[in-house]
Amino acid sequence: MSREGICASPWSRPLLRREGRAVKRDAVLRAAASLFNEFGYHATSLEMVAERLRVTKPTLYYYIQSKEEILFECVRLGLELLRSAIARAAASGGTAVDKLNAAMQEYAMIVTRDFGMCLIRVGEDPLAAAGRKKLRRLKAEVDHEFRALIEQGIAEGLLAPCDAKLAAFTLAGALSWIGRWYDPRGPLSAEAVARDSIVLLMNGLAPRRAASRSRRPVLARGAS
Amino acid sequence: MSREGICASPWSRPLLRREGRAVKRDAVLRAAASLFNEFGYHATSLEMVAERLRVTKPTLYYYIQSKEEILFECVRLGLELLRSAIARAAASGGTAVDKLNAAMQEYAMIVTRDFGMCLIRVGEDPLAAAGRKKLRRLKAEVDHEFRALIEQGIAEGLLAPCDAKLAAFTLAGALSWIGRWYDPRGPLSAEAVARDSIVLLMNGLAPRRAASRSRRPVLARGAS
DNA sequence: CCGGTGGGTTACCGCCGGGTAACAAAGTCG
DNA sequence: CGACTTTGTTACCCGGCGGTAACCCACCGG
Repeated sequence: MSREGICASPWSRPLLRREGRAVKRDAVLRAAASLFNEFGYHATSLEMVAERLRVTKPTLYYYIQSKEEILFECVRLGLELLRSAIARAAASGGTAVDKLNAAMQEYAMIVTRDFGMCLIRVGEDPLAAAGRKKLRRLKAEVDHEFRALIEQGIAEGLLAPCDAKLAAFTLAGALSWIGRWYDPRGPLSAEAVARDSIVLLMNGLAPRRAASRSRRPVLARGAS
Repeated sequence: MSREGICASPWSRPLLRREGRAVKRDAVLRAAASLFNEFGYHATSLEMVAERLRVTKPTLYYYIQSKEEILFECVRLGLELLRSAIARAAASGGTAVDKLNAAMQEYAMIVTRDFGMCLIRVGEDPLAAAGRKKLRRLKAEVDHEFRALIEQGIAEGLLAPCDAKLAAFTLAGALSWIGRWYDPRGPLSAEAVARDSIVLLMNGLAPRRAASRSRRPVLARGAS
């Protein structure tokens, strides 16, 4: 499981051609995802993808059927990463809050890498109705598993009672947004960003009374 | 200030042509923003924009210079809305927390409407370097004003001390994300979504001790 | 009545990008 | 060594879209 994004094309070594289709296909998807993330789906031409892999355009069609299929697979892989990460967290030991913390950490990390970032930055919107529908189903599954963790935490009394659906949207939104601005080449580590964001989301912006004694929690009902 | 999105084209009434260029230009921008939000920038053709306004494509060029200019203006307007909303909140009376609450509420509302949503869903990425740079500057200004409110709140002791920069990113991210999934035609009102999200962000997911007595705040340091 | 101007139309161009056809080289196997 | 399969290449097609040229017509002032 070497870091994504390094992306040395399997074609770069001119000979040594026994790498199996799967590896090359994966390289096509990863290169495309990276370019989609940088330029957007429609602004990325297949020739750009081919160029990055030091190959010509028709070669890509030996591994994929169409540009749409590329995006579909990228988003599907991103969702699959999220789904398995959440499932793994849910299956791990500890309280619901521990599980939720682990899931959020994983979530944030995934959206900073190729496929997860593609899921966030591009999404399924450019696809035709059929593929869009399948991916939305997957998305809904991910959302439900995430929501289930929250509900479990509330049931255990470890989380504040609230609308779990909206809470899941808000938390996932805050974490997803990391994928919009995070630059892996920047100074901040994804781990640290994830960790600090999660602390904020868990504890809120208003101060805890643990130390300060007398402030009441901010209610925010009177906004307007 | 009639609701955006209703979008009756100034051309729809075949006669009565004394509406001034500004109104029509604004209609072009708003129609384009709405389509960009639905289909994405590159997947939206100027003919689609023209069609929605019951006009032909070259007519658009009477009001705008290029497709790029349309997107630039849409994003700029979205940012301008955010900037003025935050500035207005900051200038209002009350504590820093009151101001922050007001600013967040406005923020969430704006990203559910045409220009604000365009800012979130499309952004400045498709533009050439020059325009992108200007918009990034504006974005940075908005971010700084938002961050200033947080720092002020911390200084007043009404907010928990934390890294204001990351907190601003996280809060703005959670609110921005609303613009990604919110559907104005759906059952939820934007106000309610905004209000509930803000309560969650302010108070956190972990329960406040006000009622429950003995739980310590979730620390989340031990994730993984 | 008439010419100019604002606001709009039809017809078109050129380019770019997704996708294909036909071929070439190289590895594999009898 | 030769035939077949795998893998990539060059050359091309074609449809769509951003953008433009040229024309049209309603209105308005004189």
